[in-house]
Amino acid sequence: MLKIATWNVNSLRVRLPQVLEWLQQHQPDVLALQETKLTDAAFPHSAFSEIGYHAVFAGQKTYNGVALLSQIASQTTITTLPTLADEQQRFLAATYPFQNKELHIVNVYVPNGAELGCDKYFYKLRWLESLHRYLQESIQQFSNIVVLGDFNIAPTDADVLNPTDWIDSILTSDSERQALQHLFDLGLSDAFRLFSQPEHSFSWWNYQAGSFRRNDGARIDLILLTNSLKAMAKSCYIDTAPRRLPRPSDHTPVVLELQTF
DNA sequence: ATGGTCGCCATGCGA
Repeated sequence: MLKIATWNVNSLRVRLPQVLEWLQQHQPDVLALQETKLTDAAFPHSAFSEIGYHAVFAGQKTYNGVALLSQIASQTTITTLPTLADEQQRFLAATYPFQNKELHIVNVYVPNGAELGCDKYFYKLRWLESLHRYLQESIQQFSNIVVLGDFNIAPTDADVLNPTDWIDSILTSDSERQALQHLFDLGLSDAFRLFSQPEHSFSWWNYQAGSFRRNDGARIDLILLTNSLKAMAKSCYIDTAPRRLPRPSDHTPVVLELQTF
């Protein structure tokens, strides 16, 4: 069994104890982190190596930042989207050898987009097009690809509590969903929806206005799989436990279990 | 209808 997970931690400095605890409890083969908000010089790699995890990371001061933690070392890593000139650290791809096969893992922190029609929104759409170009190429090179992270898009109305609250809104707009569909059209599947799931399953809840208590969230943290891996998927679930801890991230982990090759 | 909360870092910005 291979266990692969994603978690937007909203500051790795603040959440490090929670991440270490979660790794020890769940022992994932790979954990993708977003919003580490740390420079590479400040990355706490020794805290992870002490509990048996390798780390690769692409960070910057104050904002953004992605990392991949893994029980086995990655062969090669790519720390910027080759298809976009971007100063923001939102992309990290690594290839891992599992049972003599290559698994290409792409960790993304898709721009939030702020609100429809603004500069950040168009940056989000451009970023997603660039990701599409990257994956188009990668699919030629790797048969087994996992694309996971904070997509900042709720794929369908089933992925928010009350769709009428989200009409013409960021995270749900037609252009964002079309950009995500364009990724699915490459032959990628939303792993969570390969299985029957509880209604109102979310991975992010606003810190404000008691959103978590009211379960007023959105499922915006996704794990996409190529067809080769789809057949091996055994389960996909959201672990809401870390969202209940004191000083939680506003996101909680999403976990994929794959039958071994 | 507005403001409500975090994390960054020292003030507003981004989410």
